Parts: sequence; structure tokens; C-alpha cells
Amino acid sequence: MKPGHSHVPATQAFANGIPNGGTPANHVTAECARVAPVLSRIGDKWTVLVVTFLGRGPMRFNALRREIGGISQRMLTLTLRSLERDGLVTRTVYATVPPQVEYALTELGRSLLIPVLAIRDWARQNALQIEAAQQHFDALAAAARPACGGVAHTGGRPSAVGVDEIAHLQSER
Amino acid sequence: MKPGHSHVPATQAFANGIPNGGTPANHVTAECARVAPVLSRIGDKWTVLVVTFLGRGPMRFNALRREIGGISQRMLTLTLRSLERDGLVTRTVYATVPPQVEYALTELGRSLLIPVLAIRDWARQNALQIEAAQQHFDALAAAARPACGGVAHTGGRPSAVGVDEIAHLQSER
DNA sequence: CAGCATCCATTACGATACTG
DNA sequence: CAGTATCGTAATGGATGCTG
Repeated sequence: MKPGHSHVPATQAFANGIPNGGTPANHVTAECARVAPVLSRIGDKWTVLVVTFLGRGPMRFNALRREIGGISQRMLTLTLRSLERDGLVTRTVYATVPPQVEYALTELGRSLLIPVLAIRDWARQNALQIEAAQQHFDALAAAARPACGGVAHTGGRPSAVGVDEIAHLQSER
Repeated sequence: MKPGHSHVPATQAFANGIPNGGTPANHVTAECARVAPVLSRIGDKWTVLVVTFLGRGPMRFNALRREIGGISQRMLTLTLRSLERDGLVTRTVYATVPPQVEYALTELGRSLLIPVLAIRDWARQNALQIEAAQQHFDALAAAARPACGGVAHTGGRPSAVGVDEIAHLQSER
């Protein structure tokens, strides 16, 4: 996600914070208020991809674009800007004709690479197991829903986060 | 969230001397297609929080809600459902009055906890450095942008991402 | 207590067109 | 080549009200 969100989960907690109610969560929420935006960055659609690609070495804009494959120019620009802003990548402009811009991880960026690769590897290793779990879950959900029989209420599933998830990609036109 | 590259020609060879060697490049894109949804899940607004809290032990719905602090019921439900669907948490209903539902990490969920905590710790350790980088970046951006009357010199950079978020940079005070 | 359903605002993202 | 500007759409997520 973009770093734009003004609302971090902690605001409400503190607004409601009863001094006597004694929620043990105070330090936790304060902490995650700082951590949350970083996690949002990690989890947005392209950051991890970009960082891992840059982890192989410096790259120019369109090279990155081509390598990554599905990213729009806009999103690559935005992602790189955010990363630059966070001090995770450097942007070096060579005043040539045509212009060349090279992106590279900073030291901080390389340190991020380590846990990021760990997550990626976890995802890689457990992707099949997760898919299996999903299918199992969906099968049970379908069985538990006596939808058939004529009355089809609107839609069936909200599909907000859960069931859907596999769709929506424009390949090309 | 999911870059379902249905195509992505495997035309590219890495132009930067990547330690890729003989591995076909399309392997990478196919792989990240599987990895991407997992990363999206990780990066959504609440998953990491929920997983880390559950990492401490099983918890009931409203306990979780209270602990986390800023989460709406809807999002907690949705997040837990997704996690359950992915086989990362179990949901146990006790047929008491009033009903009790307990959530706990599965084995898979606990294995996820490891890299997730690594990321969280990274975020924690580098939050200040990132904030500093952001302020530095924003300062430069502001300096490059003449707010009034001045010279509109080329080189005045980003207005795309920057402006909108400096205002909201502070999460809580 | 746990949880769905509905409405609604904000945001993310892709496509497209234009610039230095 | 490497962007920027603008638009439309889809997804995200909060608030509220209803259920067993």
C-alpha cells in the first residue's frame, strides 16, 4: 500500500483508552503504529518484487519493468519513489541522451532483503499446502451452503477477502 | 493484488550479470504468481497483527479484538476467515451459552510466525531510520517545489506521492 | 459473544495520453 | 528512456444494525 494512510490502528485505541480499564495492549499498539506502515509497504502489490529484483543488482527503469512483467509504468514509478523516500533504494540519473536512471538498493534496503526473502521463501515452500487448505475450506463451505434449489439470494458470497482472491489480472491488450 | 501473469514472454535474459545462470527466466514469473497472493495476505492491514497475537497462544474473538485495539469487527472476522481458509489458524466453537470461539495458530501458522516476526523486528529496528529518510526526502521535495511566485525550475520533483503524505506522516501523538 | 449484511468513504491500481 | 497527469474502476476497510 501507499504510505498515505493517516489512520493507523492505534488512534482509536488510545482515544478509547480507559486509564482504569487497564488494557495491557498499550505498548503494543504504540509499537505497531510504527511498524504498521512498514508492513504495509512490504505487503503492497509490487514492493517485494521490486526489492528482490534489485537485490540482484542495480537496474534501470525499463529493465526492471520488463523483468517484473506485469507492472504498469505508473506503479513502478510510485513504488520506486516510495522506496526511495524510505531510504531503501537510490536513484541515480545519468545525464545522457537518452536519459538513464539506475536504481539500486541501499544498505538499509539490503538489510530488508533478508527478512523479505525469508517470507518469500516461506511463501514458496508453503504455497501448495495453502492452496490445498483453501480448496478444502471452500469445499466445506460449499457443502455447508444449500444454495441450490431455486432461491438464489443475491451473489452468494461477499468474497471480500476470503474466497475470491484468484482473479483480476489484465494480461495485455 | 495478484499479478496473475497469464503471459509474460520469457524473452528476457538478465542483462546485468545475474547469478541466474541457466535457469529459465519464466520460472521466476510463474513462481511469483504463486507467491504474490501470500504476500498480499501478509501485507494486508491486520494479518500480521493477528498472527503475532495468536502466536502467544489461543485467543477468543473479542479478546483478540480488545488486544489489537483498532480493528473493526468486520475486519477481524474477515482476517480470521482468510487465515482459516489458508490453513493458518483453527477456529474452535464451544457450544456454550454464550457461545465461545477460540482461534489458534496451526502448525503452518506457527511456521509463518517465524519470518513474520523477522519482518516485524526489522521494521521495529529500522523505523527511526526510515522516518528520518522520509523527512529528508520530503524536505528536499519541498525545497525543490517553489510554493509561490518562484522560479518553476525543472528539477523540481515529485508531487505524485510526496505531498499528500507528509501531512499524514504522524500517526499518533 | 460471535458474526453476517448493508451502506459508504477512501484508496490502490491499471490504462491512456502527454512531456523533456 | 523515464517519467508525469488524469481518469475510471475495483478493492479495502470502517460504521452501523440485525441475528442466534
